Parts: sequence; structure tokens; C-alpha cells
Amino acid sequence: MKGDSIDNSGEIHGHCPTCGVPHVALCEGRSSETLQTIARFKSGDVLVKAGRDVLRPGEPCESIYNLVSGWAFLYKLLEDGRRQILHFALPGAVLGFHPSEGMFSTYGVEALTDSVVCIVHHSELRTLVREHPEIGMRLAWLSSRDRVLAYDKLASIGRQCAQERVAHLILELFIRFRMQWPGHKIEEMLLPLTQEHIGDATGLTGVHVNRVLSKLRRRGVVEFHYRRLRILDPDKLADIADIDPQVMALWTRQSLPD
Amino acid sequence: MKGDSIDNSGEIHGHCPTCGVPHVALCEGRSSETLQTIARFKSGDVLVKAGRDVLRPGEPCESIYNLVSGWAFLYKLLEDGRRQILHFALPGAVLGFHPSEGMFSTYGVEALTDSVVCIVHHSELRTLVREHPEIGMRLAWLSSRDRVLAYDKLASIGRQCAQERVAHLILELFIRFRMQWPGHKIEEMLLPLTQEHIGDATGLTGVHVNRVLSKLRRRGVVEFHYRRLRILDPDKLADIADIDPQVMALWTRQSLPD
DNA sequence: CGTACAATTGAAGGACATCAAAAGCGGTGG
DNA sequence: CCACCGCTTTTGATGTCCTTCAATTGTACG
Repeated sequence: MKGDSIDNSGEIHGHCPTCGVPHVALCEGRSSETLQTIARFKSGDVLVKAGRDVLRPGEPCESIYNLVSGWAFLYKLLEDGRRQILHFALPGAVLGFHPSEGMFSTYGVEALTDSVVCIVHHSELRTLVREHPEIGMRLAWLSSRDRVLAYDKLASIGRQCAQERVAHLILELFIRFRMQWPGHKIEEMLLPLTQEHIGDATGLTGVHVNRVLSKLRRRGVVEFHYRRLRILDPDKLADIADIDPQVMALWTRQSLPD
Repeated sequence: MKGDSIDNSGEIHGHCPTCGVPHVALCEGRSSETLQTIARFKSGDVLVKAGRDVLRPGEPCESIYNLVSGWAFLYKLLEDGRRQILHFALPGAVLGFHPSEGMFSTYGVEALTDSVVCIVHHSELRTLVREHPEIGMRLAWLSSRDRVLAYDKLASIGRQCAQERVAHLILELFIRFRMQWPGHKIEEMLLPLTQEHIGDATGLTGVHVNRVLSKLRRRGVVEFHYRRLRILDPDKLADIADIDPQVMALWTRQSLPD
């Protein structure tokens, strides 16, 4: 925290009183009995410095990581070093969930800011689900939501031009950000990304992202400069990105409907 | 079936004796008691003609669709008609699983060949999972596997050149196909796709896919002509696609490990 | 105040798209 | 069996969006 007026690197609203696991992830709406069960199963919190890997590509998938605070991103590397960013994770995300033990992660997870992750071993997760079936369904829910988000990006990267892709990513992050901190009505936020990150997430080069951003600034749509994002014209942005913000908000919310 | 030596449009090996739901999907390894439960919950099989939608984009997600036989693909449309194919579904796939009711599908599902889908309503699914927790975990497993596949495509489309993308898609389909019909050791198969489909799946134009395919044929890697695919040099293909076939096979298999 | 990293700008080249036309294949009906 | 039709594949010419390489400027932070 740097005494900024903008602060979105920190805690999510509401944690399990017993275990510090964010409400938004596994615990949302669970009875306090269940929460205590989860607390029993977790093996500890870990602080990960910005730029370090939470999970290295190719590592065995022994645990799931609950992102308590900070930003992270999932990425994949090609042989020759090219990098594709798959997803940006906000506090409350469940990371590294893989269907089964004995597998090796096909992607890596890197902390974008200093982050805290809460670790639950896979073997314990299985027991946990047996005792509390609704958590299995919740995992399916989270997993499927990430799948839908990945599909969204696929269409964007596969079929949209550079300007549309950048607009798409920015709007996605903006909406997901606002869902997390509903208090903030601001159209200005701190995005802990470089233009290089945006390039790696949109399948473009950092250089070209820069050119696209200047055009968007000149058109009065968005400003992004040294991690400070300002949405000037949300409607025009949604129009360029070809996103219905209502629908996106539904799909990116963290809590289950009734 | 046209009396071809190649036949991969039909049934998957082994169905639930009671309900016709393929083993590979929800039922794999379930007790016969559970199978009968699933049979109680399913609301019926439906035949979908090639080219028709199993699920239209924007439709309410009221049911999940178990693909009993045939090929289908998930797709997304942009405003102006551009299409991105998100995933090709083989027999045994669970389609249209969305985390909750009251949502509208953000993508469509179209039958590639005449197909049979088995429908289970969402409300019934919820009850089913309450009674049989392991099915919830299995849904999470399936969902997460599709997510990993989507991430794979994201890296391919975002960071690979045309030749690599096409090689990637072909190898993915080839490996997934072989996992389904382990009997077939053949490197020749019937792929019910046009080059236009490959283009829509790789973010290229059909025309350019054609040029890439001719180059791959001239290099002696693969032949694809009027839906007939022949892998000439699997190793070179894997090399171009930047895929480890072993890893891909692990991730695309249909059955849970012990 | 200096250093490291991020953003910005320019010039040149390449990969893929677009448009258009011809040829090939498969199914249908005479 | 042949002729026809629609769909798919193939090929060519031209354009453009994005990349690459390189140099400069700007910002944050110790």
C-alpha cells in the first residue's frame, strides 16, 4: 500500500472468520460448521512476492491455491519463449485446481503483486468434498466460469482486430474489478499491468498495444498510463469490445445465485 | 454409416446398460445403483441433424446435454457474423453445463454430424449431485479439463503462426480421437470438418488454411482432403504443433485415474 | 540524482486477409 | 450411366494490419 487514493491490491470484503479463506471462493454461503472444516483442511498461508511463480509450469498439481489477496496471472510458455497470458486472477480466485492428482500443470501462475495464497492439498480436498457435496458443485461452478471466460478470450483473440482485443481485455478487467469492490463507483483504477502484459494476454506485441492505446486515448475511450487506468467512455468501450456489460457482469460475479 | 472402412461417427464403446448414457461421461465407474439413478433423471434422447443447433447462443441454460453419438462444436458469433469455434465435442462429452440456472448461454453448439444427445434438466442435476457427491466432483473434473483445453487453444491462437495453429488443432483432434477408439491404431481418420471449420477454430480464413495444408502436405506431414485426414509424420507434426503427445493424451483422456 | 524499467515513436518487412475465379468432389435425378 | 447442382477446395493478385528492430523519452523508486 503506498498511500494512494486508489487501492485495489488488498483484502477482499469478508473472510471466513475462522480460516481467512475469502468468502467469495470456496466458502461463500457455507455454514460455520463447514467453514471450520475447511479451516481444518488448509495447510497454511503463503506470501508470494510480485514477479515470483505461485505455480511453475510442469509442476505436479498437489494442491489448490486460494488467492487471498493480490493479483496473479495464469500463463503458458512456448518452446522459444513466446508467452501467452491465459487469465488474470483477482483476490478470491481458486488457482491450480486440476481434476486429479498425479498430473502436472500445463500452465504457470505468477504473482502480479505481492500476494497471499491459502493452500489446500488435493488429497484433503477430496475428503472435504466427500463430507460436503455442495463444495464439489461449487468447484464445478468456479471451473465452468473460468471456462466460459476462456471461451470469451478465444473469440476475442481469434476473431477481433487489435483495437477490439485490447478494448475487450480492459473492459473485462474493469467489470470484474467492479464486481469485487462494489463500493467503488469510480471509473479509475490501478491495474498492476504493463503494456507488455496486455500484449501477452491479447496475442499482440507490447509495441502495438501502445499504438492501439494511444488511438483509444485520442478517441476519448480509455487512458492507460503507467498502471493507471481511466475509463472515459464506457459505452463506446463496450461497443468496440463487442461485450454486453450486463451479461459479462452476470458471468463474472463471484457468488452463486439462489 | 456408409460401409466405409473408416467409421468414427457412431457409438462409443460401452454404455450404461440402463440408460444409454456413455460410460465416458457422467457414469464412468459408477455403481449400477447410481446408473439407475441417472436414468431416472434423464428426460430423453434427442436426434439432432448435422448443421442444426443443439443449443442456440443466448438460449437459457436449463439442461445439460450428454453427447451420445456424433460430433458437435461450440462456437461464438460476433456482431458482424465473424465466427470462432471454441471446441470440438466427441461422443461422451457433456455439453451446455453451466454453473447455475437463470443464465443464458454465451455460446452455441452445432451438430457437425447427425447426433444424439441425452438431456438432463438442471434442477434434476442438482438433486442428483446432492444424492451422489462424486458426480459433482466428476462435473468439476470434466469442466476443468475443458478449461485446460481452452487454455491450450488460447496459447496456440494467441502466439503461434498459421502453420503451428493448424498443426496444433489437427494433432489435438487426432489424439482425442484415438483416446476414444483405442482399437484404431490407424493414422487415417474421417474428420467431419471443412477447411472453413479449421479456419474458424484457428482464427484464420479458410483460404489461408488451404495454403497451410498444402504446404504441410508437400512437407510430408499431414494430408487433409475432403474430410479424410491422414497423418504422415506424427513426430514432425507434434514438433510443429509444440505439443507433447504424452501430456496431451493424459489431459484429454475421458476416464478418471484411480 | 541516477538507475532500471516502461512507454513512445519511426521505418521497413512479412504474414495473413480479401477478392475473385476456376476446378474438384459428391450426391441426385433423369 | 451421365448430367447437373451445390458445396468445397484450390490458386492468383493485391492490400493491410501487425511485427520487428532500433532509438528516444518518460516514470517510478532507492
